[in-house]
Amino acid sequence: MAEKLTIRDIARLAGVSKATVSRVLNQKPDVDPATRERILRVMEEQGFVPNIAASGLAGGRSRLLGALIPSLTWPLIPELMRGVGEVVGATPYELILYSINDVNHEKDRSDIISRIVRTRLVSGLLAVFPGPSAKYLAALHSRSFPVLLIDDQGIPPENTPWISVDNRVGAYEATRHLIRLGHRRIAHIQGPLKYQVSHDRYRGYCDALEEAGIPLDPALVLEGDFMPQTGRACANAFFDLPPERRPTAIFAGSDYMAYGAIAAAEQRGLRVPDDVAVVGFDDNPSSAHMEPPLTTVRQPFYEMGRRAAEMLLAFVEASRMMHHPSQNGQFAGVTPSTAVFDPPVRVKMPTSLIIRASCGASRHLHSSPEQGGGDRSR
Amino acid sequence: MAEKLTIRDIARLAGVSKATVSRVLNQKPDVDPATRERILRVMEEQGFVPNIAASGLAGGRSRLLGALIPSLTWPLIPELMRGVGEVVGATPYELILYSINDVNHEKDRSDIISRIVRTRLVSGLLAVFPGPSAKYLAALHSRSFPVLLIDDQGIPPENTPWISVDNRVGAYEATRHLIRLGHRRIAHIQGPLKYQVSHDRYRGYCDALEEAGIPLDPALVLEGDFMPQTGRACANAFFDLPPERRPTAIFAGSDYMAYGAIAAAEQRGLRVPDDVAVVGFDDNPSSAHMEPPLTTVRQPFYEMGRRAAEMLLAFVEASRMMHHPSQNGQFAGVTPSTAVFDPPVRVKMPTSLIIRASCGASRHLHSSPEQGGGDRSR
DNA sequence: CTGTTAGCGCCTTCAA
DNA sequence: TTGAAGGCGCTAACAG
Repeated sequence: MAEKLTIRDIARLAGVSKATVSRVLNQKPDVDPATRERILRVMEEQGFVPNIAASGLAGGRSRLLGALIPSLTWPLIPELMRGVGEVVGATPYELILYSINDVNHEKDRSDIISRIVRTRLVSGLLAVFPGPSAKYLAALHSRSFPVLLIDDQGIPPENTPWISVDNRVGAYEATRHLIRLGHRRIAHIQGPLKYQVSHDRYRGYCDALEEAGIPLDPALVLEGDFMPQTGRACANAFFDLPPERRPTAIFAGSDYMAYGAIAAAEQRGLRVPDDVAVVGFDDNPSSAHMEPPLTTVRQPFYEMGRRAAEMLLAFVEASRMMHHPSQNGQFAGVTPSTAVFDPPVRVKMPTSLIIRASCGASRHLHSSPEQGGGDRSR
Repeated sequence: MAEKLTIRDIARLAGVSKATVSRVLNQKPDVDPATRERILRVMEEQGFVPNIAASGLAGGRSRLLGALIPSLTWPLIPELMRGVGEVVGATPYELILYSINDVNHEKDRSDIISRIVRTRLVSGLLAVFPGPSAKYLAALHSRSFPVLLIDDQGIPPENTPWISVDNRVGAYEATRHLIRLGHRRIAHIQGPLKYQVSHDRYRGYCDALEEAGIPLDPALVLEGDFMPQTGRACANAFFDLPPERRPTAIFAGSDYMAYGAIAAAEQRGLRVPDDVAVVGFDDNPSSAHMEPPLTTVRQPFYEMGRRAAEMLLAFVEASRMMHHPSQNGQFAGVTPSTAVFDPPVRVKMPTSLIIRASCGASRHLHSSPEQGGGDRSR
């Protein structure tokens, strides 16, 4: 079952040279159909699987993709990786996980990145929330190493291909929903202001208020850190305001902070959503199971993962073809489109408002029909 | 920065042969200390990183470890992988993720496994909850391919190295805790009976009852499927019992089912923990943030991940040495211990009871302190 | 269309 | 203790 089978064996059994076997392996077009058929049959019979390391070495490229991710314990990363894994799993590529560990997002990962590149193990790199490392990745990209960023820090340099979420529109829709429900005093708990997302969501919040002619009350905007504790603290600060200035609704910049806000409300005997409506941002898996279930802005992480993997694969294949124009082999699932090549390649994914009980209205259905921007490829 | 640097370059710069550089790289003892020093310095200066694919090819082994995991979206898998990643990250090994996708745990993964092995990419395999695939992995192990199972399905065949959790004791302690709080009518929501864990936890529950001389009431034991919905359904069934038979406490076989039970209680106006105490099993990250925070049996997944990675690494290194007894090189973090070699190599990790509010007693302390879940939301 | 010939970068005998 | 030479399994020119 695990006998050591090489191309040489297949070649012998099929009565051809190793080179020919290699050709069919790599989907080269110039092989006699009958011969190809025979070789494929032998490979099938013998259960031959090529040595991916050897082929990478010889070909000067590998069929490994690297994923640089901050931490699997951030609630949405697994969702994202599920999307990535599904796409990659349908191709002959494999996925390598890098630096699953560091808690500290600020840490400069240039050392890891340069190590990855030098090791020449992977032929493309997917970086999730690279933070300060983005500049190194951009440098890689400018040296035409395939890189794809999933980012929330604003425009990465060097036209690096990049996928993000339309936070501003998402926040706008969430706030607008609350306004439509009749709320006029809507508080916002921001994420840390060092993250671009926090500003984007804040701007979306402002957009909706402005559209409705509601003046912005600075007392109703506080900065949290995405975690439940600060959500609780900020909510308490809101509840401590004099009655006429107190918010009737809270839009939290993350689901976790919304959890904290709900806890704070319950502790004071305020009922959600009757006394105060709460909306989050993220749609963590557990948010549907809260009591009450949390209305929130869903980030399409699974879809982002799929999209990211597809794009990266396209880049890798395209860069293969640039080095070896002869081979136009394509395999199932990877169709290198030339379109994705015109930089800048940027995708902004639309969020969707998930309406549950915590906002006090399951009646206004429908979320974001409008798509995020029109500068897409494909 | 990413110039193509090979052993040849280092050799030239250090004024030695490629062979010598290679010896230094592989920590061979028979190199002149001064020479070794010089070579190391050059490598450092140049930022040399060996090509892992080539060395795998030439050496007949690789420095890649495979991880076969069911789904990253199961709440505890990321925790586990964090442990694995930390250990592997501290070594020259890299981690490859396989089959992140399939939802269907029943699916036979022999195809994937055999593909992994034949591809010869990885030199060891870590399988998380392999289910029916365990027998293929055991076959691999018996052919002396390093394999490590993290399992909950009972004894795997062939003495395959294996890590699991002591579910019976965990369940026993949870139930005993409820008994000590004065409960006599304690219900249990089982996991699916097709899983061994469900039986183990049930037995632990029975152990505690028996120890306390409380007769088992079959009406207080129902089978769920680990998810919140069945937790809710089972709890409702309990609450529908005549008052004198109704439970005052519920021990759920998973946190998710406990969530459902709490929701069911609240829906009926029963207060947790005052009217009914609830204890879960798992300690999902979100369980600390529930209202009320959930008392639960923590499974030490992070630690299991670390332990698993360490053991697998030890096996891989040991099997290297069996094939190449000459090289006794060890690198930082991997110390092949001969002890781990006597089969059967099995580790049963202890659980710990995390006491929060949902059981109605934060006074009986000990076990681990409250943990806020160190994750972030973006 | 197919076989032959060189390596890819590294490891490992075998001599020296 | 070190160098030279051969080869890991596969790919990529080049002929034919």
